[in-house]
Amino acid sequence: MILYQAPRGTSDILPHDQAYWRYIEETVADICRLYGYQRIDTPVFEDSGLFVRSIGEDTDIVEKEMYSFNDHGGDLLTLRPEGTAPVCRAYLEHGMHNLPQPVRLYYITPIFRYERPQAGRFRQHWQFGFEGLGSSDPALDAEVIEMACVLYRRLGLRDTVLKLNSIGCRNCRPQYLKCLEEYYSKKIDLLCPDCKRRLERNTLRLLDCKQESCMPLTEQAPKSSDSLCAECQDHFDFLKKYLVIFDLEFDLDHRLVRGLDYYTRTVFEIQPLGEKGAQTTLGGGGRYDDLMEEIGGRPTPGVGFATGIERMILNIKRQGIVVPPLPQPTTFVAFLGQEAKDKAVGYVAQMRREGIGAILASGNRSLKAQLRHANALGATSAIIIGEDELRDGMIVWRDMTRSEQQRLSFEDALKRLKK
RNA sequence: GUGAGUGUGGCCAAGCGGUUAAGGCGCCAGGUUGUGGCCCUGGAGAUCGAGGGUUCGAAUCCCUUCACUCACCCCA
Repeated sequence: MILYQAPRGTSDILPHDQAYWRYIEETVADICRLYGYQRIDTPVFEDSGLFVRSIGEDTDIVEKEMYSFNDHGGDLLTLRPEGTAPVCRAYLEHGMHNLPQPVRLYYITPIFRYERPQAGRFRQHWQFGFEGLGSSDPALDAEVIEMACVLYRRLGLRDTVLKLNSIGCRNCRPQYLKCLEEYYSKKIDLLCPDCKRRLERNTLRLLDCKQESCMPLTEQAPKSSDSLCAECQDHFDFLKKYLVIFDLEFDLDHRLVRGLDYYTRTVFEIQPLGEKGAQTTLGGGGRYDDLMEEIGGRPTPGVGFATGIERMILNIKRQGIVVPPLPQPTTFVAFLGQEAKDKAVGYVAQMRREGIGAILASGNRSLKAQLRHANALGATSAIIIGEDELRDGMIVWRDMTRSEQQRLSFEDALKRLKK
């Protein structure tokens, strides 16, 4: 029996899957270049307080999903459970308000949440996300949303839906929450146990309940988008206008509230069409105008988006999208006998010095075995050194795809390989 | 945290109480003297997830435990 395996909810990304990762990383980097977003990398762990304050005490993440620990100095630290707060922390810490605003940043990083794993859900997963910081212009919201949609389109992911909502700001939301509370209090006997608790602690999340019994209630519930203050209404109207200009279709969903407390005004999610189950969200985000203040900075608005890389790959595979293959090793070097092996060792070193990928046969196996190996590796060509070649100062250069070969000097073979 | 399903060599998988636990993929080696991809032959590799119990006898039955998978909650 094997003594150790990857911890629950984590997995190894094996070579045969790397092509998917590179495909996404390259697409992401290209889009970010196109939209002027610059990469930022923040530590894997942060002060626990950063997450507690920004995400919210009464969220699932803070209540039961954080990987927190005391280090040897007694600091309470937490493995990053989401990407936005660290970026905001870095913005404040490095005085980025002195840069031209808005500051556009992106990250690609592992995320840790203690959850029960299932399809498309892990304890460690990767997220790609980007944030526009220092502007409350609804055009920035639109840009972020459009950029997210373009990402999926570029990856080849079709059949996605964009869900959109506005949950107001600290001026208009309290009043809305009061309405909501009143509405649900009257129906308290009909609520599921979870919702009774939500009514006490996190009213907004009542809308999120998927229980059969609560569904009809949420349908009738007051909508946040009907209670927006003038500024929020304006913001939302402009956003929708820009989305139309971008030619983006969106579904207004008054039940969309998101699971993090820091959102204000805009919230959105992108989901694959036709996938059932609740964990299929590809990505989501929104505006968080109070977050910087909450973690001790000057008031700084922001809007962002994050998407799960494993979920993108899951959908890429489901939709049968073919990703570009990783470059294969080019030339395999086979030999017969120790003397030839000595020569081969020198040759591969020289090849690599000149930028030509080379793999030396292992051990002292039969030529048949060596070529079988070359074939299995997908080598496009092979160099063979036997006794005759050693004697004549030549090598055999074999084209593995065409099954043709000829004798050349090593130097001539090098020239060919460089082309 | 709750519910369901599954655990047999690296992977897939038969076997469901009785002698040395099929088969396929993969790996290794051969098929005459220095040559791959197809084919043929052979080989290595399994304390049948772990622990306990029932039995003359268990991979096969029972209990416990662990892991994995899927679903719920919630999220990416």
